[in-house]
Amino acid sequence: MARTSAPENPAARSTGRRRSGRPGHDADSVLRVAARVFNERGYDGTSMEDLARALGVTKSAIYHHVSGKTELLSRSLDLALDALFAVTREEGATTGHAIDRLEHVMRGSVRVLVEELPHVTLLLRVRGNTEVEKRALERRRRFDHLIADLVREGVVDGDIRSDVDPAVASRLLFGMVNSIVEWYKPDRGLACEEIADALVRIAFEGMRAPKE
Amino acid sequence: MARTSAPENPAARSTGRRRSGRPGHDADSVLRVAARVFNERGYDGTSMEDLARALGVTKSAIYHHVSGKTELLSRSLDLALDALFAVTREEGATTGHAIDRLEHVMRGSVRVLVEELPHVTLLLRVRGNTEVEKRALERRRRFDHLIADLVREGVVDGDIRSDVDPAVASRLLFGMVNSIVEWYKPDRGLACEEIADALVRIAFEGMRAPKE
DNA sequence: TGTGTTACCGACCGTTCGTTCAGTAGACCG
DNA sequence: CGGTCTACTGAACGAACGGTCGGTAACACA
Repeated sequence: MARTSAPENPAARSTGRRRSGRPGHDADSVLRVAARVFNERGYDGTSMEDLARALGVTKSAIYHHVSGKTELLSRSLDLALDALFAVTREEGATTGHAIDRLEHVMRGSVRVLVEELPHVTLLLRVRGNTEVEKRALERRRRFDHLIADLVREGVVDGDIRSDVDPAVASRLLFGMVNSIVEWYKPDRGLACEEIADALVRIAFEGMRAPKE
Repeated sequence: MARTSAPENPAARSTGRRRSGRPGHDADSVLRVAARVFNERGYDGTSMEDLARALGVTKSAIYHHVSGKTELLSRSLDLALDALFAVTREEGATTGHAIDRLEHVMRGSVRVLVEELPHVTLLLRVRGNTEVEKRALERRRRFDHLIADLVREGVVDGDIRSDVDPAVASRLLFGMVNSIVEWYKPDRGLACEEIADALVRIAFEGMRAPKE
């Protein structure tokens, strides 16, 4: 099993100007790499040794930046959830018809999903094995409820078809959204908006060709 | 962490009449329980100790039935993939208009997914860490290609809208199908057909209420 | 040159992992 | 009863795991 690949360049600091002290990774760059590797091998399937290799340091160096593997998971999941909930607080998600708010949240979710791909991917794979994971699942469940409520409202408004259970519909809907993490490749391929367009079109109008 | 739960009853043999020898688990009942536990905790997150507890035996007993953890994964993944490919060979999936064949495969996939829930769930979570997982991913990719081809044919027939990329559409479509494993509970809740109906309706006609 | 600050190494610890093996236990049949 | 079949136990193995610790390396600024 060749687990080797080029180590991350620590010089690519996320924010602004240099700090004092020896150059290298900081907590943020470690988190970014960790999330990526967690996705490639799964959280449980990733050893601290794997992370160290990807970072180009020894594993003991990781503990200089974070308290342990659990904190890396926790911070990654919080980051994803914070971004998703931020969408639900945007103006387009709080004012207007339910169906339009739903579309706004869908497009916003696609955006978050693409921008924070590794973190959201990790979130969608959580099984609830530990306390950290259980907490994340609980927050995610609250997000899902917001969506289900929007669909219910849309049905009441007469904008969303009433012949499917809103709970099932909202789950299928975001099953479609979330599935993007399974195949989206940031570098090559479609841009965020194109995917969102295709998604919204299929979700609302369906795959069948419109009658002429 | 309380990892304890009632052990599986070995007496509930899957097939037919009793065999000779001491009663207990056999290879199939071990596989069934293993797939369930792999889903609850993730494959990498499940230890042989966890499996043994769920089976109500010591972990060394497991090696009487299977060669190791890898074989359990391998057999589970093959079982899921065999069932999915079987759908694509059914008559409804090989004759008729592409859009109807697509619907047949979608409904069949939902059926397989519900009937073999633990195995399919496991398949959808595979990351490709080992050779066994890589092989399963390869087979799954072939299945996905079949779907994409059906969508492309449907577009050529004029039955499926041409304003979305067939590759993206087919991925979103089966993202929706596959998301069912995330929330479907076999005991309580909807039956297999109801879900398939809702799925097909949303996928082909969309969520928006039809104009009257 | 020296001081503060940040980043890292290498050896090591206790635990848990998947796996092995020699021996034992229970049901059926004669 | 003995023979045969299948299912299981308990102790142990080496490897890999997450994590700790004392010491060191490289920068900025003075």
